[in-house]
Amino acid sequence: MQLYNTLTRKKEPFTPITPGKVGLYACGITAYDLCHIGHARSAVVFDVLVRRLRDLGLDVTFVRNFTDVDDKIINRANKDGVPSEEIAERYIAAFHEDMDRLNVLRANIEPKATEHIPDMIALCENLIAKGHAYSTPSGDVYFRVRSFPTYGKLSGRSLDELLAGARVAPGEEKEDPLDFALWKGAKPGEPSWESPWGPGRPGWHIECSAMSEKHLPLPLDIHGGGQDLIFPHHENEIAQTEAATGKDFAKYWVHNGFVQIDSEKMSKSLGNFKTIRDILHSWDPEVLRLFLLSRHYRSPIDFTVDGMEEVEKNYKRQYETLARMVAEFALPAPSGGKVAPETRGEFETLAKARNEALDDDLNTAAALGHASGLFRLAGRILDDKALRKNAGGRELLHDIHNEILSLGSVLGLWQREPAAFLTDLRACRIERRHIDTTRVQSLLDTRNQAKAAKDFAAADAVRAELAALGVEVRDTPEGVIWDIA
RNA sequence: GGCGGCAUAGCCAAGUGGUAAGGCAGAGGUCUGCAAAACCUCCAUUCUCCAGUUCAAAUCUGGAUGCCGCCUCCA
Repeated sequence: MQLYNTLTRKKEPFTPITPGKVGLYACGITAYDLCHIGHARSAVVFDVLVRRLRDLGLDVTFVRNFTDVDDKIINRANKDGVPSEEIAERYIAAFHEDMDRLNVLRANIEPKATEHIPDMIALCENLIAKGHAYSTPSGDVYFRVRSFPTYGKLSGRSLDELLAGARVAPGEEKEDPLDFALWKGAKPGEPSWESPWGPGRPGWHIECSAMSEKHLPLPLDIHGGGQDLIFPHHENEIAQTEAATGKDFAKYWVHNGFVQIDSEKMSKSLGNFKTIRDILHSWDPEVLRLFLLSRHYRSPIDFTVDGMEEVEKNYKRQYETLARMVAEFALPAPSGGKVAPETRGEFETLAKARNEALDDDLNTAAALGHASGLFRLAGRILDDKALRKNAGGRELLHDIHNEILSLGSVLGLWQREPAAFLTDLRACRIERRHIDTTRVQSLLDTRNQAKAAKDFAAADAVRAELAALGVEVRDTPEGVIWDIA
């Protein structure tokens, strides 16, 4: 497996520090609002990474934290007039609901910041003792950035560059504008914990340093998150942990790219924020998942309705092929016969290529391309009378089916019973297109009568009417069916 | 201003030195009362532009143009 390492700015072969074991820490959410599609992408990317590493036989311990004490949570709590614990609890539950729908596996350990306050205090004390941090009269603790010589190594910035953008907020008693808060003295009405510096609460960055060290051995094999976390969050985590422990913090840093909406940066001020729930109201969760995996994880991805429809169309056809395969397997197995070695070879090539793609910096877009090849090959066998009556053809079809499900278990796709999936997808599309099924049925009845009377002109007229409603009629040996165009 | 990224067909998108995956749309065909679906075939002599390195470049180097991100909370 090759992974792009933000720290070294290149792809490197991934080698676990302890053979056979992987410690992976990904920054989770700050629980103050519903998750948006950007959270979905990050979660899906790391979900696929974890699944692939496990697929390769590695024992992965995946830790994803919850930040449940933070300015934004406090603001929200004040606004809603409820305790901040309640806000955090509410949105952690919402996170789990959304992620379950997206088929994102739970992390092995999901620590909460408020459960690790003593660890954070100890870390602050350690940093103060080593001269890397200092407390102020008002009860804050700051990290002394200039005491950590390699500060800036992850984001690739020098202290001078950073200084240009650094600001000191009113009331902050920093020695240097670059210094950042480890611990914040409590203001009235805020949740607080007792500490050597008086009542207060942890800064954001210290939480991840404390929780990662608590639950995983250092250095971590992989630390991940969204690209926006590189600076300052991950840079600060490195400074805290390495200054305190003298150990390297993480060997590989993996960062996913952003999601844009209609080519614009997603932001609350632009009013184009899309929550996962908004999207799943109109789209099937697996379609969203496929969409998110259809571009390389480090590239930005642009969420558009057209893009989703394109992906949905493709995914529907794939599940239909799966349904045809399942139906075929219910038929008696043919005996005798072999498939051409080239056909077999086509399958072997695709199977190998998809594995290479996944292991080349998690190239899911390429892997999906090879999956398309598998589906086309399956469709070809199903459409070929000779191959269907051929024992070798049936065997190959089984192999393709297994290969698709195996790839799907890594990508989190194609795992459902095809008929059930297609039923759900159909309902989803009917609702999105506002199709009146009663009217469709009555038009179909009219058309069937016309057809029975061999009045094809009338039947075609009704079909045109249905087409205008966005409905496609299909005459099959099993009867008339309809679909959303 | 500083740092970084990207530019591949009508659209989306893989491909980091060996001669352009895949998807959507489109065209033709098989099938069909006609369609649809499915399957088959076709659809970039070319990778923003210019110059260079090389036997060989979408891929490396230099330059130009355009777009984007970060530098402040953010996945």
